[in-house]
Amino acid sequence: MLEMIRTELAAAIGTALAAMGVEAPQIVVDVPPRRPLGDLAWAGALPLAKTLRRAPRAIAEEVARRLDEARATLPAEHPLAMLEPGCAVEGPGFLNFRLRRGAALARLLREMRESHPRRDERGGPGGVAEAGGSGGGPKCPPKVIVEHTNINPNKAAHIGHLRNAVLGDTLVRCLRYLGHPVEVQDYIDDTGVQVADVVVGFLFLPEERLLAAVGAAWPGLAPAPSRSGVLAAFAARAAAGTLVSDTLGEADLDDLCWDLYPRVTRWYEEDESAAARRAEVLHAVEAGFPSELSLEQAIEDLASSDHGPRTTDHASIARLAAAVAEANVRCHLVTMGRLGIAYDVLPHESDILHRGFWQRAFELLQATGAIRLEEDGKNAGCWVMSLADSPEFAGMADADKILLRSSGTVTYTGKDIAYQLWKLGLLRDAGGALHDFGYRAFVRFARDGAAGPVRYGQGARVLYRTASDPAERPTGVAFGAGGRVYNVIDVRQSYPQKVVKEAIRVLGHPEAAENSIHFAYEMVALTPKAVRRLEETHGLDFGLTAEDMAKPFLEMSGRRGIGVAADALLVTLIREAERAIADRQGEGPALAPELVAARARAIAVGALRYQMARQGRNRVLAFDFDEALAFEGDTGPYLQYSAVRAAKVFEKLAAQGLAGSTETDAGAAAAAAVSDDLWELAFACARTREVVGKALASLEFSLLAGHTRDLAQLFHKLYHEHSVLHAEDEAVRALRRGVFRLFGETIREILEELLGIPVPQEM
RNA sequence: GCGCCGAUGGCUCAAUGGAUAGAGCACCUGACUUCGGAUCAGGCGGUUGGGGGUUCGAGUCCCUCUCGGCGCGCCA
Repeated sequence: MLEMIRTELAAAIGTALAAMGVEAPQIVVDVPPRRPLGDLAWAGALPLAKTLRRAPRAIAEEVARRLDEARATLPAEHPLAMLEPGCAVEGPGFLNFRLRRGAALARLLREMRESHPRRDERGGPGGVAEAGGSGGGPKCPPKVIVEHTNINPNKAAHIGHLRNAVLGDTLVRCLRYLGHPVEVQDYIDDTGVQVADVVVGFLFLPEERLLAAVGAAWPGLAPAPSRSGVLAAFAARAAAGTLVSDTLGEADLDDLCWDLYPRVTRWYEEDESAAARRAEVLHAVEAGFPSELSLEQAIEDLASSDHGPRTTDHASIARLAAAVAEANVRCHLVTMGRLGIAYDVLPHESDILHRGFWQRAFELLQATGAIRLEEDGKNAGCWVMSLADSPEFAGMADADKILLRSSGTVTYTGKDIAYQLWKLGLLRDAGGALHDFGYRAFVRFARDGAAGPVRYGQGARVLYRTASDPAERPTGVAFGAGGRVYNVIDVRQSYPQKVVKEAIRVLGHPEAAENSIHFAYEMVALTPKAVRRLEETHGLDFGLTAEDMAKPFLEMSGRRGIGVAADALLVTLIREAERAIADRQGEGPALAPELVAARARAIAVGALRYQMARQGRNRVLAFDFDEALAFEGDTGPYLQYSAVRAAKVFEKLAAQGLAGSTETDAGAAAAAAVSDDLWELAFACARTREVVGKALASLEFSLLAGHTRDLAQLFHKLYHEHSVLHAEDEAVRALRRGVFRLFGETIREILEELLGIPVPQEM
């Protein structure tokens, strides 16, 4: 409603200005900072003062006069009839308008009713993109691809990954809210050194070190723990599906790897011969394995050759690496699923390699002359892309980026260019056909409600993964070829992301380059206090210097094992939430444990997601336990509590037969004089779409978070001052109830659909 | 060296170039025989890092300086 009025008002101001002989470039109707000033405002008279050589107030007054005349003839159903007649010129020349509160509130309530039942799961059925998003009706906007999470599948997710996934997921939710079809991709780097390092750990790390890492996660390996025993256990667990656990707090493979990985990197530092193992495994992983090679077979091969550092079968190593990566991916899915974060497709780097994406991209780059083979100099023998002509890269000492090494292998950036081309639908074979992956179902999943946890294993929706054989393609499945692509990656990757964008541009796709958006955000680090707490609770010593500990924050490091694992944080949050619930429970019968657990989970997710959303994206998030565990003040639970309270009011009303209906409230509102405080909340609710639009335009979800907190604050205040149940009379009750109804629906929609924060029944 | 980002009350953070810079935490004083106190009311606390400039208007844009962080690989 609000958007339509603003559009019409801007048009009317434009008409008035035109009649005054003024061609205003762009008319912006905004909202005054404080409601007493009005609901809508036009500040355009101020900049016009100079060109017109008239006082800004005089300009505003003339516009006001002409507007009044024009509006006098409008039909009653015109959007501008929703404004109070007349307008005020205030301050240096602001033109302020007021809405007819009662009528506007009635309209908001009726629109709210029309939009129900809620559109659930906008953005394609079951994760299957529909015909590249180009089908559908004429007004169907092009498909947007959002890539986020992208965790190396070699260890558990940490809080840095949480920031990525929460920002990415919030982006997805906001896009869908505004009607964009969205495809969510989680890129899996299953062939990189990080996976190789963990595999080195299983195969070549000195046995006692391996056993030390495995012991914590997999107790009961005895009686005679050994490397081959570990491998056998891995195979057994893979077969039984117990490398991954749905139970929060149970040690998964990713937790085992979290411990194993730093031991491997330490071994590299201590033992020079380890480097050869690393290279060998990496090479094996990149080469892949025949599809008929089973994990059992591979592990049997590997275990039988377990006599110290000896070269084993490369295909078997690759097969093990694939299993390690896959299990880690499944762990990550479960972790993110707990926060209500789901995906449509998992593009795998191994498939990019084996499907020849780089080969095709290389041909395209050569054909357009975007890259050249360096004959001599320090980059001799490499294919490089010159960045010298691009203003983005002006002033760089070395403006050439190597895409193909002299060894003939492709760099990370090279692969990324190929992948980005595919995402944009620009990776095409000579004949013009899309150069595409194959696909196969990875796992089924379901979720309850917009913010409920994502449960894997069964359900109506299917998460797909890529395959290297393009013939492998379930019917109706198509991914990639987006009209716009957001890559959610932390700011440290800005340089390669710019190179990718530049490559798209020089390949002759300037619009596509503009639609390749790097959603950059600052890293998550740890406060020294948080690091100390980690050392204490885990009995570790990260070996940090006094100088390190004096810094404002410390970078996490998977290699050194410094970090807060996502699941561990969630466990702590849930425990704290349970304690808070118990504290507030007072006397009376104890709650059922499942009930407490469900509420605590919702509160934990709310606290976590809100903390990630409320902070501006280009500010380092220095993680602190006390801050993360706060449930009062500017926190997720504060917002959840407002939604729970609003729902409670309606429960009580219903119990006394006073619930009314949207229609009775709308009718009452239309006839009522709406007080300032009630109006302030109603008007704020009406601004939600505008705020989502701004958040999306600036990629700043702090705007949405702030808006939500404003709503909750206004509500809590009203809640204290104006009882609905004990209202003086029915008219007053209906009006308050109408505003609370609007708030209740709005806050629930924002929390569950946009911020992914579940609203519990009770807290 | 070049580039990007940050600096806002004691602390953590907000604020499409607009009107009186907002929250929370901490501290102090208050509020339930009425819809749940994870709440609310009030108080304390600011020359928005320094200096120039543009503008009718600057926390926001430009220049410069200081401090802090991060990038600038034939790593991924």
